[in-house]
Amino acid sequence: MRLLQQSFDAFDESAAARLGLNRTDLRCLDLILAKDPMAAGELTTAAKLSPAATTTAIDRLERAGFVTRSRDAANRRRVLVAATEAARAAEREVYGPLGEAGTSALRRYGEEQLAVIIDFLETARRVQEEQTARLKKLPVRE
Amino acid sequence: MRLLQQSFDAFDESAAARLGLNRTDLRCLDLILAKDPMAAGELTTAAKLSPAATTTAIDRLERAGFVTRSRDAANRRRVLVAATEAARAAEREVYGPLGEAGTSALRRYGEEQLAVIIDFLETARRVQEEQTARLKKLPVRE
DNA sequence: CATCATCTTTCGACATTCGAAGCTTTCTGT
DNA sequence: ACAGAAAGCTTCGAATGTCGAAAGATGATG
Repeated sequence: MRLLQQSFDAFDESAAARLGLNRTDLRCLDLILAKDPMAAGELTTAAKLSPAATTTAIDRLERAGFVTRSRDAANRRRVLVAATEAARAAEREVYGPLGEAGTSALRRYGEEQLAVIIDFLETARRVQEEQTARLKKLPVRE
Repeated sequence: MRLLQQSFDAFDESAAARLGLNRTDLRCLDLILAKDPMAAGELTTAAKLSPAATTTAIDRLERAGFVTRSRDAANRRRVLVAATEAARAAEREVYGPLGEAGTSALRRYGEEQLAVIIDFLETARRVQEEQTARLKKLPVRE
């Protein structure tokens, strides 16, 4: 598990390097691609950043040509952030082959085995979340 | 998979908050606990930080009471970083229950199922690493 | 239509990172 | 032995990213 986590980490880092982004910005871009367009405030919540940090992150993504800003016509206080075609192309380049490799690797398994794997993944996530919740209840040091 | 990764991430963040550390320092502390004592230079390599960043990370861990510095008697250029008892106690508090919960969750599976899970984990890691290697070959943007 | 709430941005301060330079200690060749 | 190079860590200055607070603009409410 630990090793798998480290490999996730290494992948994210390489992906960020490939796109010339830092990891915060890559995370934001992923979130924007998942819900396109997205209001800046939603991104603040989803990325767990301060509003100020979100603004500068969007600035950087905009400068890099991955997103565009526009006022929400329905509520002109809000700013909508939309991914550009360049962002979608980058997503395909980075995640497309990963998805294909994953899919073809899963073909080795039979139906029962896939069920075990899915059950395991769900269980692992549940355990991890329970333990996260436990930590959150403990007092913060300092 | 994506969700599992996010839950890993959330756990690490809570663990760091619990200990009053940032995530870089937590990663360093994990590495030190895994190979205790560890030379500062090894930590630089293992954590993929610059030597300068490593020095300040050790400074912070030392100030927090989690590690101590000492000159290597055999090679007095090197600085050995050792975890304190407080660090080991923190490790037990944070990771102990996670390990137990994980172990007990795995008890639900039979031997064949466990074999499938292990195979899956290894495959996933291999795929992830192959894809990381692919990204590293691409030119860096900008 | 005045006031309060919402949403984003700007501002100043602080933390973390890096590259380069510096210091001490060890190794190498003569 | 000893001069010079190498190894290993730290210090320094600059750049980057983050936050909290305040400000600005728009929308909702009575």
